[in-house]
Amino acid sequence: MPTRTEPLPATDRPRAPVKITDVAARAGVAPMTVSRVINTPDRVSPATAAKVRAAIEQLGYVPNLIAGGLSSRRSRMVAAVVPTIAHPMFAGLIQTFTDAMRTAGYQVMLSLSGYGENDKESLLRALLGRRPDALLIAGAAHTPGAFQMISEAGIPVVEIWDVSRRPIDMLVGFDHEDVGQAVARFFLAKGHTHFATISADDSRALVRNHTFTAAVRQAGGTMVGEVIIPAPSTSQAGRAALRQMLPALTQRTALFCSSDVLAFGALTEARHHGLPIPDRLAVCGFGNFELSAASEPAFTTVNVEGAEAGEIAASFLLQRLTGHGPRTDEPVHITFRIVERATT
Amino acid sequence: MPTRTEPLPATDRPRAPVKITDVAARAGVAPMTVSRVINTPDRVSPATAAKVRAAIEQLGYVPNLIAGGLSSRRSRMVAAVVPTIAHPMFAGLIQTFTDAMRTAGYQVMLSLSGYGENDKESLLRALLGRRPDALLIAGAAHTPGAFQMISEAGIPVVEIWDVSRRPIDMLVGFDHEDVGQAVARFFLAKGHTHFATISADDSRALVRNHTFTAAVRQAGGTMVGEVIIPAPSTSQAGRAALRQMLPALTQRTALFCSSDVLAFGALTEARHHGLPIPDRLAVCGFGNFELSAASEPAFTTVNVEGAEAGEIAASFLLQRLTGHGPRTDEPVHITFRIVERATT
DNA sequence: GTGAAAGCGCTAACAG
DNA sequence: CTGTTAGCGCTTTCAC
Repeated sequence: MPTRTEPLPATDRPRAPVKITDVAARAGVAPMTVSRVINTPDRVSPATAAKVRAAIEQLGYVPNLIAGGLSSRRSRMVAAVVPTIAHPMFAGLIQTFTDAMRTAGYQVMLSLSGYGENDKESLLRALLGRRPDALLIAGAAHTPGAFQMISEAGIPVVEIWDVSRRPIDMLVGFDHEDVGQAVARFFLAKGHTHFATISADDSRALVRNHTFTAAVRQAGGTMVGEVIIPAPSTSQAGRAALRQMLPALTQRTALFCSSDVLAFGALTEARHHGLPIPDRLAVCGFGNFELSAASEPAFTTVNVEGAEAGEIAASFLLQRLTGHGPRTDEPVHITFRIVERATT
Repeated sequence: MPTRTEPLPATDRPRAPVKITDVAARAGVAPMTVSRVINTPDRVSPATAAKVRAAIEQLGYVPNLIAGGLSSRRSRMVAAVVPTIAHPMFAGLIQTFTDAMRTAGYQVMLSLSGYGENDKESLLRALLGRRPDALLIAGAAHTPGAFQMISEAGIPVVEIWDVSRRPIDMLVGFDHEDVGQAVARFFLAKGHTHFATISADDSRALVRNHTFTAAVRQAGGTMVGEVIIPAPSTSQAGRAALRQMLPALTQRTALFCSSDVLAFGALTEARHHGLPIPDRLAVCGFGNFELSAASEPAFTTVNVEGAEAGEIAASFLLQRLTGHGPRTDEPVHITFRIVERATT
């Protein structure tokens, strides 16, 4: 047991790691029998199994799954690519995906692609070189080269997030247009007639924004303000945006912000000016970040379940991997829901 | 190119994956030469290398690192165990760790242990069975069995978080006592004489809390309130706690909360009662969550850099792995810093 | 600078 | 139910 003053040796492993032949010798059986005890216990007599298990225990044998994978051509590893795990959506996605896959005996190799499209191919090469049995890829579009590499790997693939593109294989999508429409319907159902938006200028936020404004206009609503701010969203930008549209807020107005952070800033500014919430200004954000529930008043927002996406993705892949369950060729949409709180 | 209506075949890989012998045949060299072009290009003549690279390109060869790892006994994978990635500190840790290791050619296998100590050994078995070259393990204490498994794996290990225990190998620690003392010093330096705390009842929060109160008392300060709430922290609990201690807040008081969420709730309640911030009540949180910067007023808090820990852990492991750089036998403490904002 | 032989530790496939 | 044989696709080692 190494201590601070006697650290583990650097490169050389201490004792030779115990392998299947060691266990076999100890138990007085063939290596193949040991393998069976581990992988298909029902095909081994209980007595033999017991002997083998005892040997495994005594020797502290940990099977080398790398060798097993090479032989069986199934690595029991899956690769996951997400832009970042700093965003709660992706963190939730990875969390549930990793859990679900691990339960099924698969280890997840995590890769963070960032939002830039710099070296996605080398990232994929590093991943596919480990011969994962399946691939989860979220967020960004693929270069043609990346697309080809993935296709040629010949493994089940789940893509997450963009419903717009044609999927490589399976797709768990999220429809930003649906969100815009749903929020519009939500406000309209509450009898609102005047609307405003604050949106970051990233493509997805803009889609939500445009669909929202189109929907309320189509329903005869009036847009009294529409501010676009450069990404990323900050609460300061939200404050500034609300200040800017303040003169136009002469009537009871429903405001849709493309991010909770913007909504938070807008609410802060509204309070600063004594605008009653939600009677004069109703606010809905997007993201369901921690701050939307913790803030006072807690505000209404759109929740996208990364966790749900991770679960669906895992079940899709496991179906393919095990051959069980229904085939899933149709893209599935992640559900979202409007979490109604005190600001609407 | 499969489409939604012609999905990829489920189990059978389309064409046989190209392997090193295919490339060798195509380039008219031995497999070993192809291997050298990939791994030690300087030991191959430029002309040969060019031929080989052309063949690799044409065939779309992606080397099977699993096979290579079995042969070379270096998997170029590292295992990482964290309780969760839902917490920003662990998300930051994993983010930078994964990035740094990938840059060095290592793939990270991520495992989430949860906070319960349920099946840590089976989790470790799954991980160590893949023969990682190194291990990062954060958060929770280890059972004796887990400890032994790790030791016997004979790989470099970095543990993160608990400085209290004797490390298995290398340690990147974080000292909760230091935090309590630092916050106490911070308030004392500002001339505070009256203090209060709101703390969740988890062991780490309590350590911070106790050290804080001990330090201010030793400096002659007066504790006017000390509320312990059951974990997990919520802003509602923070509000309630502040309400409870309100009668005791007859003087200018400095409040240390064990979490930003509690601090947020306390501030909300303080505003509700018209308590001037920071003149009557100064507040410091812990965690530097998104809401601490976004809230109005933005509040002072303690920031623990998970990102920094991830970087240090990666550099420790890479030093061992490559044999370069100074040996790191001494535990290193993650720095934290008090982020001063508008509430102090 | 290049190649041939011999495994890495395990499991598929086939016998018995 | 158990054992034997023959690889999985690469790299190590040693020749040339």
